[in-house]
Amino acid sequence: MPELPEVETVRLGLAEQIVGKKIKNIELLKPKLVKNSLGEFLDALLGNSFFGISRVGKLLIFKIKRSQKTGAKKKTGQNFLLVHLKMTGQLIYCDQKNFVLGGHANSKSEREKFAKGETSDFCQKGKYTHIIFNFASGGKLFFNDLRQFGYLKVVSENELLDIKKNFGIEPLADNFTWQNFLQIFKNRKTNIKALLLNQKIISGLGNIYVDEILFASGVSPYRAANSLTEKEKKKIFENSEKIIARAIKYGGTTFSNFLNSEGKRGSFKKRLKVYGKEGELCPKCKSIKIKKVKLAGRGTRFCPKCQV
DNA sequence: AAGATTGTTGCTTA
DNA sequence: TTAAGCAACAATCT
Repeated sequence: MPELPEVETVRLGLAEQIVGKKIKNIELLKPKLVKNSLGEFLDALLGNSFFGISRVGKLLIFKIKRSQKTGAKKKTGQNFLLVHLKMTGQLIYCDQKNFVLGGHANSKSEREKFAKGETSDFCQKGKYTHIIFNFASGGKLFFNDLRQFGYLKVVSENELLDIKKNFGIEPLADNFTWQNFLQIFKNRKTNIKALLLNQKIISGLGNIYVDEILFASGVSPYRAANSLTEKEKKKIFENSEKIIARAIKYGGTTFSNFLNSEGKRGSFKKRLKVYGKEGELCPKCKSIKIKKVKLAGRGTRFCPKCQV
């Protein structure tokens, strides 16, 4: 679920909540979600803090600040913690100021229990909490993931540079220029849906926003990339930035799982035009129903009349 | 109760 | 070389 706007929403939240806080200990309840040796992972993080958080596409990048103590004896070089939320990952922070049902974010029954006053334990890990960062200040950061596709990994500066090479141009980033955008259509005969989903070509878009962008642009997801007119490409270019910026403004889309770092839902779902609207009347032409097909291996919603 | 579900990787096939 | 297609990852929902 988390695409660029959702990951950006988490980034903005965590930047306020955890930057500068010392990591006292880390509970690795599901160690396989850590893609380092556990020693390496803990060694890089324990006792340290984060300078700040950045992002490339849907990947979060935490810059690790070594405390004086470990910095003096450990190998030099900047390390980074990478976190990918994949389909159902969540990063939720909880402390005295932000009481949330930390790990219970996915569980309706637990939320109801809390609503009824049957439990008052806010900062408790939940069924899908796999990693917990405990900060010296008392706050906790929960990494929850129902499907366990997400991961955490500590990398060096050089490893990060290599990883970044795999990301294409990104809406709202400096590299998202009209010139660069035109370039990605050259010699590509794949359909436009698959092209826009390809992170190596454009990073940050996922199934929801690709369907929304193509609908807003009046382009059928079936169209071969190299068959688009300049006018159509221009619309996709502009709508990519417009829709992504708007989705960030509304804190992302919560379709089923997504929660921000405060444990709250994003409100862009109300603004979706086609995703999840199959069978409903097209909001543009109001004459036929939104159709759902399988394309590029994904559920794809579009209006066959408005998107040609 | 089989099939689908937001993301990505890596394998197979063309 | 390149790319398209698909299974796999795990759990839940319809």
